[in-house]
Amino acid sequence: MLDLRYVVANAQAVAQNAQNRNAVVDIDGLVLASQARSQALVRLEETRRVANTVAKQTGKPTLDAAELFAALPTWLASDLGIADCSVVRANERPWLVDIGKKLKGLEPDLAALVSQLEAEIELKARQVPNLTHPDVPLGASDEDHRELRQVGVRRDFASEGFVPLDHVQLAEQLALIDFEAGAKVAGQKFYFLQNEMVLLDLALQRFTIDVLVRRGFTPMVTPDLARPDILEGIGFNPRGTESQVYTVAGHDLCLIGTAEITIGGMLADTIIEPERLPIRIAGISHCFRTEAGAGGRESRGLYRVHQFTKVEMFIFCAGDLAVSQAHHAELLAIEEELFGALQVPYRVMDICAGDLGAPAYRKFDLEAWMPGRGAWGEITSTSNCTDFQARRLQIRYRTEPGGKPRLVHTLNGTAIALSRGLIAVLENHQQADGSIAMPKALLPYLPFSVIGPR
RNA sequence: GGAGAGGUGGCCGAGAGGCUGAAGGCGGCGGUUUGCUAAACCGUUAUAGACGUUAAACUCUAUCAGGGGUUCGAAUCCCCUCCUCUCCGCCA
Repeated sequence: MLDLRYVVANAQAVAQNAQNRNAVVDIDGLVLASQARSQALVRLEETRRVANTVAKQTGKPTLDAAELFAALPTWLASDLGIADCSVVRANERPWLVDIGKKLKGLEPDLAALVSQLEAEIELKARQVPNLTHPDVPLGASDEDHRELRQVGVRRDFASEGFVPLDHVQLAEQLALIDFEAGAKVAGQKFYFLQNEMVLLDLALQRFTIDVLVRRGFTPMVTPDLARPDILEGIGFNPRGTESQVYTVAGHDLCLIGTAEITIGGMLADTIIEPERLPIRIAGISHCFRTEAGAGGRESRGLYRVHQFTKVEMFIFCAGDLAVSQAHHAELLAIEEELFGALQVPYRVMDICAGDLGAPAYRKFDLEAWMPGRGAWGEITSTSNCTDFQARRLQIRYRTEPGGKPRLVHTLNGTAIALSRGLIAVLENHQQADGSIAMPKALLPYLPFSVIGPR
């Protein structure tokens, strides 16, 4: 969520930014509602103030008639039928109780108006996406991402004398994944990992966690479920047909789509002591995605599944662009380090404005070369969300003891997703005989150096 | 899942219809004293919002888990929800 005051003061720019980002917003309506709310709120507060004064006066009279009359705004005095000071009975209990009752009668309508306007503001404000880094390329499709660099060498399978298989074929040959059993027990796009694949999965997690702990991240295993308001704070939409998240029937809970949700939510409504910043967390969780409307292309095998395990990096840092951008660069560097160590060729993409989603100020994806389909495929994503998530979740810190709390910046990044990361390793390390050589970096975590051939 | 006990400021902990944004203590901050440290003493110390201002101050509204109710007036009385703890059950 953006700061409402900022939106009102910069309506034009915010509307333009939303348009660049492919977001449908009603900034004019937001500004109008915000002004109407201010007006209504002033009336409500004046009414309450007078009601409080009268209630106190009823218990223990301290004001004379003139003072009491002076406390009345003129619009309220006429509503109450008090034309002038002479009708005020500052020491008569029944009169005061009567006025108190009348005031009480006025409040519900005023309060209803305010909360109606607030609901409208909330609804409209929620649709407004974060601001955008000036270097982010414009555009709305995958073609509009800017390729920053390619790293690693794509193997020349022709000169090695064989045609590479995709991970589904490899897994089939080597009995590493059982998609049929997954479909039987849970439906399409569920699967069982089996045999060496399980150890590879765990090895990748351990390897990743070791790298992150060395980098100063605190390892965590998070809940796999979270409350809807936490999802919303992070920027997910738990309801509606296009929702990417599962909700649990009979409980006010959702299956998380990423540990970003639980880790970000962990510090909701918290004021963090400044010496604790930055807080860097490496969270392991399962991720659940309905993949609503994602049929067809690019969904073969493990590429687009309803459940996978992920090691997620998350950072809470000082609410300062220079600081969060430095962390963002590091998250990207870590992702590159990991896939470099796994000997997977990749390219780095600067994601275009129309594809950023609501919370990200800037987003970099790593796309791995996937020989099985002869194409690049997204394997990680790291976003700087600046204060967008922190504002809704109220995650703050103090710059100095006793100082005013400020919103933190939050960042997240995939360290490794044990779906697409597995694809990248299998397909890039396959050998002519159908076996798969394990990357050197994983050997300390594995009781074998090659899977197959069988 | 069953039974009980609770949820008050950064923390501990009083408070039992109006004088309570909330005693007292701890912690924090500022100061006095002091060779230094400590101690002692004095002062100060919540969040959000409105108004206003160059900015502030002042003032006002809301907040004692959350929501609703009773009342002129609720931390205090009533109802609902959530959460925590203890015991039992079940289970990894």
